[in-house]
Amino acid sequence: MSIRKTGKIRVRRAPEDARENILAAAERLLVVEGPLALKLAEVAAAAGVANASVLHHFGSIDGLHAALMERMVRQLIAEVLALADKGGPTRDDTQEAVFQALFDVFENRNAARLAAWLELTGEWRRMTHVREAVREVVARRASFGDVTPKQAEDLVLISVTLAMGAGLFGRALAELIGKPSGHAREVATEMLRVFHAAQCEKR
Amino acid sequence: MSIRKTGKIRVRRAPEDARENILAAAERLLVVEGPLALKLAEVAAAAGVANASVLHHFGSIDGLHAALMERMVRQLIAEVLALADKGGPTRDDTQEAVFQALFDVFENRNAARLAAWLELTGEWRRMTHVREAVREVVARRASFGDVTPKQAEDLVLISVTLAMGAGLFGRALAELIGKPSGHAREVATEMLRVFHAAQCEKR
DNA sequence: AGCTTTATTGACAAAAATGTCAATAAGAAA
DNA sequence: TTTCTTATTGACATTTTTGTCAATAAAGCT
Repeated sequence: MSIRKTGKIRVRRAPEDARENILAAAERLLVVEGPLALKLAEVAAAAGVANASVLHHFGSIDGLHAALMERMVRQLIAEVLALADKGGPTRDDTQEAVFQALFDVFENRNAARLAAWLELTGEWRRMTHVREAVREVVARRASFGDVTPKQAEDLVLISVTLAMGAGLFGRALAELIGKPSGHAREVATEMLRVFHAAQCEKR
Repeated sequence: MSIRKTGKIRVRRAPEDARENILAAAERLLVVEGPLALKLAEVAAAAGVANASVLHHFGSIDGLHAALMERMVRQLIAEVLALADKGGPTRDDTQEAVFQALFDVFENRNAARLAAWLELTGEWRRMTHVREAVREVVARRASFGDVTPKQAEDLVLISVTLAMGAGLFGRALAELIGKPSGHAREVATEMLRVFHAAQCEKR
């Protein structure tokens, strides 16, 4: 056993490492157990530290929530942009890559649950970098030139909306009608393809 | 003022009325303040009764939650089915009416927030009547005959997914790119129309 | 009227969650 | 080594939220 009764051993981390350790544990909790599991005691236990340590680094439970939101939003944005950059040679390939990136992030990484939580609590409006990131995505999309700028805006808007909806409700709804869990995503991407094609024609 | 100090006047309701009063207040709270506001004290205050009364009728705060979920899901299903029945003369009109019904319910009535809450807490799987209702919707849709049964299933799946996504995230995302709040819904319905048309062609 | 049932409630108890603080110890610097 | 900073922690205090209970009173019944 590695339990000591008398000799007191503590893991002492650099402040950033300590914060990272706690935030990673909190993120795991959020994704697996849902937002209700984000209690002080649960987060501390998951991170392997004392309650007081969490408060030391984040000030309060709300501070932890805010830090977690910020971290996850940053990861999310970075991931979408990175995946979008790895588009194929043609425009259609690139568009397809962006769609897949969106669904990967929102469905597989469970970012949709975070987004829903942010929307329900209404706390996300403070994060200005979200606004900037969205602007960047729209600008990139519009630069392709296969659709008008207005169409590009609509495409981004509807892609993200659909990816979030599918990421949050897709599995449950698919199960509900007896389809495999990935079915909602398939139909969603198909619909986006059709819509994009129609946009290109109508331009 | 209508405050009495000595004479004790109580409102005594029939059990169903009392439950209804409390549930209505709770629903108002959920929609306006979000799921975090569903505390015993807040619900009781909103309903104008004592905390103990809420517990008397629902046993516990979890009992209240469950009853609220059930009630809202029932209302939601009834509303969608009723609106879907009021379809226009042609098939396209009927389809359009169903789309509008979905978006009305999920966006305007804020049912999307409830759905998100149910998904995050994972409590909705117990409600079997949801499964039955979805089956009924699919059956109705398939009976139109303008698409194959498989396509009908996909259409229901994707319509609901999109309506929920738009209802929950639409306003925020539209604002984020500087569009009017109803824009997400417009684009969403347009995309559904395009997809439906493509389905009919491909049949 | 009196009697019965039970919805209602205030006061209180219990539990859960958050936050405080002084003491400790790990690591860096002197 | 000694000193200093501060991350860490257990014990405790505070706040919030939930749940209990006996007394009250509103409505139906005889």
